[in-house]
Amino acid sequence: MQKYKTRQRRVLLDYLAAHADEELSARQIESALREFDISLSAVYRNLSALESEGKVRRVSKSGSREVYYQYTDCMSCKDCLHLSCEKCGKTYHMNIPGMEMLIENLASSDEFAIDRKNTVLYGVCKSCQKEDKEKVS
Amino acid sequence: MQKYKTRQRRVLLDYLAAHADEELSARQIESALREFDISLSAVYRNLSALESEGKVRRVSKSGSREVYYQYTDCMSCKDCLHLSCEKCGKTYHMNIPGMEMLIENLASSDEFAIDRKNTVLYGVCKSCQKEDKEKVS
DNA sequence: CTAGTTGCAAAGAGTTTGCATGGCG
DNA sequence: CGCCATGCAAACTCTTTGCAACTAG
Repeated sequence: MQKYKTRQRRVLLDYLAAHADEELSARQIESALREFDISLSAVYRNLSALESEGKVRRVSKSGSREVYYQYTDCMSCKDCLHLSCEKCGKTYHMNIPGMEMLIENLASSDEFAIDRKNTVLYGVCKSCQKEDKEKVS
Repeated sequence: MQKYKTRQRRVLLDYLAAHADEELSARQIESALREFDISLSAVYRNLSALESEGKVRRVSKSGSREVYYQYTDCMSCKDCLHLSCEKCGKTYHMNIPGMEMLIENLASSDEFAIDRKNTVLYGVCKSCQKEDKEKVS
């Protein structure tokens, strides 16, 4: 798989990597890349390939029929948990000292081996919390 | 919404509650409840209602076009994180002393307010790890 | 030149919706 | 008895697939 480096492949990967903090639908990607002439099917086919290579993560958002994709193969994403904001949709890296230990403990006690690549903690990020407070007041 | 207590509604809720440790597709639910005569559309409509009431969580599994639903309104699920096994699909409650503290810290430092209801940690559970090891040897 | 990829359009699958009927309160 | 919910089937939308044309190596 992925034997040739086609123009479409390159453009898609570049775009995904540049938007690794967002969850994107196939249609969104195709629109964003319209100037580069990539067909929807090429987008779908490449996303599927990337998913089975483990370079892309698939999620469904509540209230939408579409499936969203996110690039997770960047260096800084390796072995690190993610936080995803339910309001703005942005993804953040989780840099908490205790977390690593916790996961290690879970794993070493053989209880549960966390799959960091597919695990995302959902919630509301700092700046969106601020907005909410302003609205209320 | 949800003004009448219909037979279908009751059967569906009972079934969901009894399988709160699984992620189920609409079709699976309809099949399991075939003897009770519930139409697929009733399943879909009620699941949607339950989702917007926050009693049901929606997830997409990689490699499947279907959407899966899980009942999350049971008492023991409140305010507790979940672990979901990628092999067997079962959901476990996360009972780790350190975890609570960690989430509290995250919240109190205003960094990120975790949404426990929609957050699921993925990985491989104890018994599935054991199976894997046996296969290899 | 050969085999992997793309685009297009058609097929497929899951989900949603309109409308007449049925049932809860 | 009035209004909400159900069932059925048609409509929709997102995704996949077949096939001929194209292109990277």
